[in-house]
Amino acid sequence: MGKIDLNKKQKREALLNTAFELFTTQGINKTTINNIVEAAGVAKGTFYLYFKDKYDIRNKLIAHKASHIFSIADEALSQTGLTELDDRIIFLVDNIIEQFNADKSLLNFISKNLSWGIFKNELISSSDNYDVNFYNIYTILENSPRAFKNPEVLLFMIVELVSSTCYSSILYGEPVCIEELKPYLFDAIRQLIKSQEVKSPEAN
Amino acid sequence: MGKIDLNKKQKREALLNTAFELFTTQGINKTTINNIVEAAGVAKGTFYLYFKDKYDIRNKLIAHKASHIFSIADEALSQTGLTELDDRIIFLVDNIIEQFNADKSLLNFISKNLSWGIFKNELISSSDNYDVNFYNIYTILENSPRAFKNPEVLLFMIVELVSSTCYSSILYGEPVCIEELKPYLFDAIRQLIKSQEVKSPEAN
Amino acid sequence: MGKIDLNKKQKREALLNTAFELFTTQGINKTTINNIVEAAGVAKGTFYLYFKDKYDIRNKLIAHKASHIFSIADEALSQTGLTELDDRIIFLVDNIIEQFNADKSLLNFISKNLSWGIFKNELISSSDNYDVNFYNIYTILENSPRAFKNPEVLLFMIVELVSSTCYSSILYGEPVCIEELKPYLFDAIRQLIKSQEVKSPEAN
Amino acid sequence: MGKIDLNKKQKREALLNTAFELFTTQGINKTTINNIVEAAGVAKGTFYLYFKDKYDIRNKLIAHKASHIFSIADEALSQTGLTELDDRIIFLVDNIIEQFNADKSLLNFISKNLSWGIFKNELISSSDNYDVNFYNIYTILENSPRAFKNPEVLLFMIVELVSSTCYSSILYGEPVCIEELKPYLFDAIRQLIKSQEVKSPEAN
DNA sequence: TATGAATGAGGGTTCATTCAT
DNA sequence: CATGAATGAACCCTCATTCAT
Repeated sequence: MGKIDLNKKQKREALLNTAFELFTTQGINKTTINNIVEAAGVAKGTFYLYFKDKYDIRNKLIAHKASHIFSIADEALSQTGLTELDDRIIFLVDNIIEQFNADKSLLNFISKNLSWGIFKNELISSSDNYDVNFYNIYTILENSPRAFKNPEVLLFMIVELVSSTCYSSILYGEPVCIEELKPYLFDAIRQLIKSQEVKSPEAN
Repeated sequence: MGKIDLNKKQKREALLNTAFELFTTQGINKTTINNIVEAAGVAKGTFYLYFKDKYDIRNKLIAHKASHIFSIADEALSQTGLTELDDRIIFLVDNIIEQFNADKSLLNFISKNLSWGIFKNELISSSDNYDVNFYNIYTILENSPRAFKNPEVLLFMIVELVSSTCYSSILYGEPVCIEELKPYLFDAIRQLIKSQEVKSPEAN
Repeated sequence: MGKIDLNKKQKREALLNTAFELFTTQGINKTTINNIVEAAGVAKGTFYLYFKDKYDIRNKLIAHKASHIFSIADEALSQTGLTELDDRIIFLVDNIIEQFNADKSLLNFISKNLSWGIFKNELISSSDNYDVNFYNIYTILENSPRAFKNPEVLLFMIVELVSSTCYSSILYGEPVCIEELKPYLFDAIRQLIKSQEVKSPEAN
Repeated sequence: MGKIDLNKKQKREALLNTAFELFTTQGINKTTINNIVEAAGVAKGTFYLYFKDKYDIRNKLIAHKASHIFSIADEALSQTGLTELDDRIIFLVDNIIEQFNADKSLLNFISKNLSWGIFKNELISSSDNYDVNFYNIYTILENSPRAFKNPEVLLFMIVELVSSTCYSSILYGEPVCIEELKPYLFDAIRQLIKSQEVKSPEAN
């Protein structure tokens, strides 16, 4: 039985890996289920045993990959002794930027398809055990002694600003390359944080 | 001859309008050229007299619609007596947000498909006379007595921050609805501007 | 499993037979894949499981039919006691002419499409087991005690002379009907053979 | 009026020349009427003022070109002092072979489409004034002091033998190149002629 | 559980032909 | 005579999905 279960897992993994490979190299629309099963070495019908359709496997991949990236950045952060909130967030952002910079097709795939909604749904409904719970990132804000008007909105704005500017900058060098963009971006993040900070009572 | 040219213009308009209607209601992938010509009341072959394929008409629509939106906001701005740079930019952003808020399918269509690159290309290569040259917006920054480290990057960051946060907020109410988001967003914009400001000599 | 394979073979056969029927009655250009699958009673996609396109099935048909015709003639020849080379070749030619005469659409189909090249390629690359290897015909020349300057060229000239004159004569009665043509043609063949004969030493 | 007629003739010529160019370079099936009128610089409707369809213009071209080739060979023959029938025919054949050898696309075009029937019909029904009446070639046989059982069949066999063997040899080098084929072919022609010769009374 | 042959609706595109100008 | 915009049937081919094995 363990053997069968192993085999099952392998088939599923093969499909996921192959689909990712094809999605990133030729795009989702141009990738057919035929392509996927052929490259994965399984029969066509088998695909439907594990996934509802192309978009189902896409969503699962996005959540999986995004989670993995956060996990790496998080792990790296814990190796540093950084304590200041600004520094910690900028460290995370920088780490993630570099991951995407090193694997542009991954950025292309995730950014084109990731939406706040898909991501949440998949993380929550998924039976996979993701490496890290993305929401741990909230704890970074919460554990800080500083207080913010609306932490979730702050986080949301940072995430959106970073992801959309980096998409253009890393993939197309527009309007400037990523290295040129970074200082402005990091400055902007610090200002965003400041703009939402609430002076705590004991600061008096 | 004028009659023929008029007829041609009407056919083209009919196709553009119909395509937009279908793209926004059922999405681009689900919209077929069959759907478009049927709804527009022209023959299938006629489509190919005016557009290369589905993506050609999409690109032309995006540039057309985006230009129109800027034009409206720009016009409204000129009716105000606003002189401060921050106020002027936030007025534009607010106006555009409200346009999208009033026509969510338009936001969906543009945001999913607009990229810095497509937009530039279509505006430049197009033979259409757009209502307003988008690059006029640069003049708002340039005409201000204040100076910035990198005006294009500043503009880019504002545009990306606004468009990506509003996309999620207006369409899905995530993480908060647009009315709730606005104050944070406008604050953030002011901080972004300040973060890039270069103190001019006479300020001493 | 044998059941599935049998079914596959039947589908393929049905497509081949139907295509031949349509090609010969209405011509290749006028025959659409739609026509073929409809008449064969299979789905359109099924066609593409077995053949690349219309020209693929055509080539396979030509080789198949041509091979079949040779096979019949060859078999008939072996039933005779003919030993003289001239007589043997003319017997083959006559038998083939009569086959074509009895099935004019077959002649039309093959002659319009057969070329030395296609025929060779298909016979060689095909996985089908043809009834007879066409090149056996060379052995008729080689096994003869008589010697020729260039047996392949001789064979080639005979084949081309026969096929092109018979095409016109059988199908259009031009310039004379086949029965009238035959004596001249057979005479001509004997002369062709004689014109290439090399007197062997022992003939002295 | 003369001017208009001239203009008409020019349009027709332009269409014929362009069609020939396209037919020989990309084949008849792949050539569209659009291609033809575009390259000829006339409107689409104009095509239908001069020709019924693609096959109409093809037939007219074939007769035109074939006639031209015969005319050149005939003219060259008259420059020689050849008197023997065999020599005269072989001279013609050789000349024509060389013309085709020098313009292989012409050979491809004519051989693929020429049939005894089309040729006859077009020559007879055409309003064009062809350079030479193809049937003059009969006079070569008739003017010879030698007598043949069936001159038309003899001519027919020679023509078919030459055209079909040369098609394969010149275009594909199969089974041998044209230079290698020639001696065998010329020998064969002489034998064909001999095989039909009727000894004239005075030969007794 | 796994297969893969079969399906067939529907995709985008072409192009001969017409006809109002 | 000449035009060329418009037509729309028909083309080939793809591919997500099913289901008997």
